[in-house]
Amino acid sequence: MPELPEVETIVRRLQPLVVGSTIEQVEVRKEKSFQGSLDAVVGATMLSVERRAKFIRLQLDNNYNLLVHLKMTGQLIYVSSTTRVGGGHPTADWVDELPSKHTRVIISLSKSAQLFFNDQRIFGWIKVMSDDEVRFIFDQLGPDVIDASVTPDYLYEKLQGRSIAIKQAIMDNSVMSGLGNIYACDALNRAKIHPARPAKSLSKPEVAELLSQSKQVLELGIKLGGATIEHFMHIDGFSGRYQDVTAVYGREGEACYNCGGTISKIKLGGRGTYLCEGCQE
DNA sequence: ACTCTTGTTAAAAC
DNA sequence: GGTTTTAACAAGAG
Repeated sequence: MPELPEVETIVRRLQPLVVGSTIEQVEVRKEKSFQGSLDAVVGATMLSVERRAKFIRLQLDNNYNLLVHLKMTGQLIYVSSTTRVGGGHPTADWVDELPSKHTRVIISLSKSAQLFFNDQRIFGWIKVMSDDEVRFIFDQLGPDVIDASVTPDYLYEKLQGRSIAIKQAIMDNSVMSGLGNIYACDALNRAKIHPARPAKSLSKPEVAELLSQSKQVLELGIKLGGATIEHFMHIDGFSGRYQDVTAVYGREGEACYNCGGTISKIKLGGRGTYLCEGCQE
């Protein structure tokens, strides 16, 4: 499930490969996965690749964009003659022939490169949007967790009057964006805060510590190339490494690194939540 | 056959 | 209006 570090990993690796490339053809294999007119994108050249929250923005040279959201199972795989020949095949087990049965969109680029959008569950999408439409979407979002504008004071104020669980609050994109289930669970454990506590019950120092840990786990996730759990993979099919160092996510029954307690799993807001009852209060 | 999985949003409920 | 809860989306694993 791609969160901020996973999306950032994709963007950083895709950017140098596709900027300057021209979109020659788009094959839509699943209507739901590609929304908007092809007229605005075929023939256009890519100007930049950016991330905002968990969105990927492929900016074109004609005031249009391809906005991509991977949701839970989306993948972007980049293949070109040079990456295939020069880099060899990845060892990851994704190497069923492309396109696979989950390939929903194939974008053919200049220099014989192809960008495959795979998405098992078809929750993800690619939308053709004008610059104004993209700006409108982005303006609705709270700032990225790792953005300098997200300070302890900012977060503390945002949490006042909110009775929802702190875990749900820090995953609320209107508060701040980028944290999903994996990194939210880990940040709360590292900050030793119980995920079910009412958001407004946290003291200012607790908010400061939680925010600090949130930024740290996201930065660590970026450094390790994201977490390959379920479906996430790099654009060349390789895996990230954050899944090997999670604090609590996916570690039910194992020992907490803070206190040695046993990690348990509860349900919060309909979502699986890992925590250590021993040290998270 | 049934439950469980998740990011986001829309709608209903307060 | 703001906040909170619930369901829906889809497909596959167990």
